[in-house]
Amino acid sequence: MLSSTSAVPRSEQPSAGLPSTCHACPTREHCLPAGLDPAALHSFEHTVERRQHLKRHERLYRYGMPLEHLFIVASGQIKTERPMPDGRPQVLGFYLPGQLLGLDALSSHTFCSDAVALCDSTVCAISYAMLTSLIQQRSTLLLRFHALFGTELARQQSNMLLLGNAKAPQRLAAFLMDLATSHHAPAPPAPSFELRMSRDDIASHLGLALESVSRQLTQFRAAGLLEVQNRRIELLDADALRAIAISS
Amino acid sequence: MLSSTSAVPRSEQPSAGLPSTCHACPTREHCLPAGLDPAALHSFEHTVERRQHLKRHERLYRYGMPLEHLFIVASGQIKTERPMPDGRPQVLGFYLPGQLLGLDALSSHTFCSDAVALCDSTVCAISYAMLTSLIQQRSTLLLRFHALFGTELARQQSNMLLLGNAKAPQRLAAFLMDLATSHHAPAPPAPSFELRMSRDDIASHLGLALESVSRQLTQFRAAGLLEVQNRRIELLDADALRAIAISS
DNA sequence: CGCAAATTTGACATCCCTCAAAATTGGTGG
DNA sequence: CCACCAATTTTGAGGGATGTCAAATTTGCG
Repeated sequence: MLSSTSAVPRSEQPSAGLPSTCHACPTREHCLPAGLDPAALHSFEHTVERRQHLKRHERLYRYGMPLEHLFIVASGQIKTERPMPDGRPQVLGFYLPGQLLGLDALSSHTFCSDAVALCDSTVCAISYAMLTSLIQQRSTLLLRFHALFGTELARQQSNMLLLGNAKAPQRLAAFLMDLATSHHAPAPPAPSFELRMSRDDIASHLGLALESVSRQLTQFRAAGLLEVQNRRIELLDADALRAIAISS
Repeated sequence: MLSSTSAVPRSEQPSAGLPSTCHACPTREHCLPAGLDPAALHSFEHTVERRQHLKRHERLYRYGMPLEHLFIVASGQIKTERPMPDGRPQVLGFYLPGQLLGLDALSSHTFCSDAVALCDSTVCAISYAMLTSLIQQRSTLLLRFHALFGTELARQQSNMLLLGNAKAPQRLAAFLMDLATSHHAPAPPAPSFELRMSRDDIASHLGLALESVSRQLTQFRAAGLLEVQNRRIELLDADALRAIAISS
């Protein structure tokens, strides 16, 4: 396997190992407990066993580990990747604050991927056992859970469509627009953001060679669509990029 | 990719759309209600509002339709596809008896794909409202539901890996082996089966041109790995195909 | 400041898609 | 039962997009 850092996350930086305050959480309205009434929210907070801090490149879970918790990104950014026989892991997806992590463990009750922090991050660890028992009592929570589930499925479907159909320019444009819109909201006027992942990660996720990603960025810049300075992206013509992304 | 759970014949034509008899269903042990005790199974049967027959090429649901039922394939075979702006739909997946259909509607409560019968088929229509309410009372059912959900996610992840990494021979080999194992019971001795989908469907699903699929089949035949007679496939060297499928 | 990692750029090879046409299959009606 | 037509599948030739290999450049970090 890979270099052996201890399998399980071991950096529960205690600062907030406390009763997880969903109330104060900035992502609350986009998170699993969105829409719960105060009583239900209070119950839900008990399923959050801890808040957990991850340093950059730290692993939250690994392929094959038993499912005990699901995770929600509270801050930072996480990638999931599948270790492949040739040693080169394939990136499956990127997760931003509010998104639910670990659903691929639901069938076998072991994780089917590794989760790695792209930058210093925080996650809420939710006991799956407690969650299921709470779901039995709160229909709102059941629906929320299924909604997130469906969202995850939809994301993967979109990815399949991209990988199956699209050429390199479309893939990258779609990726960037995705990131720009979901990457919380400096709104339309200031379309500028920082890529937290490497060119290699992007390439793997898009089914391209990293050189192709680099070249494509260069071309976008040459065409005046964006400005790129290492990992900082500034969108100059979001409409054009969007058009490229959806062009068949 | 077709993976996991169904090793079931697919030739029964249930008589009529009557009170859904899960007891007698050949796919019962691989289906959503697997593992339920008799009382729970009885309750579950109430969520099956009807059995529904589909003729070849008939549509079960369409993109944008509101979610009212989830569906389980009882016999036959179904494909899901996303209508694309250029008019050419992209195939998302194939569904065999016992598999759950419609999960991509969970987030928006409208279907994100079309479902089309590849041959005359039967499905059980399950009221989503009744299912959610029953789930609140039966923890076994909740776990089963999430397990199927996880299976679906895993299938899509496998597909992403295939589309992102693999060359044409690997894609097709993986597809065929998947079909061979999940298709029906004859097991290793009789590796012969009928493709229910067109070359075009396969190509779309694998992110290839249909000509490439055809050519690749020809090459496999030339190499003595299989015999192909129109849509009938006979595996001559399953081990070799499996090796190709997993070769990086 | 200096080294290792990440990114960019260039040249070339190759896989696969596109276009085109022939061959086969399946279905329909005479 | 056979003829005929449309749809599907196979086969061929050629070109384009992208992967691979290699090297230069920049960035990050100690």
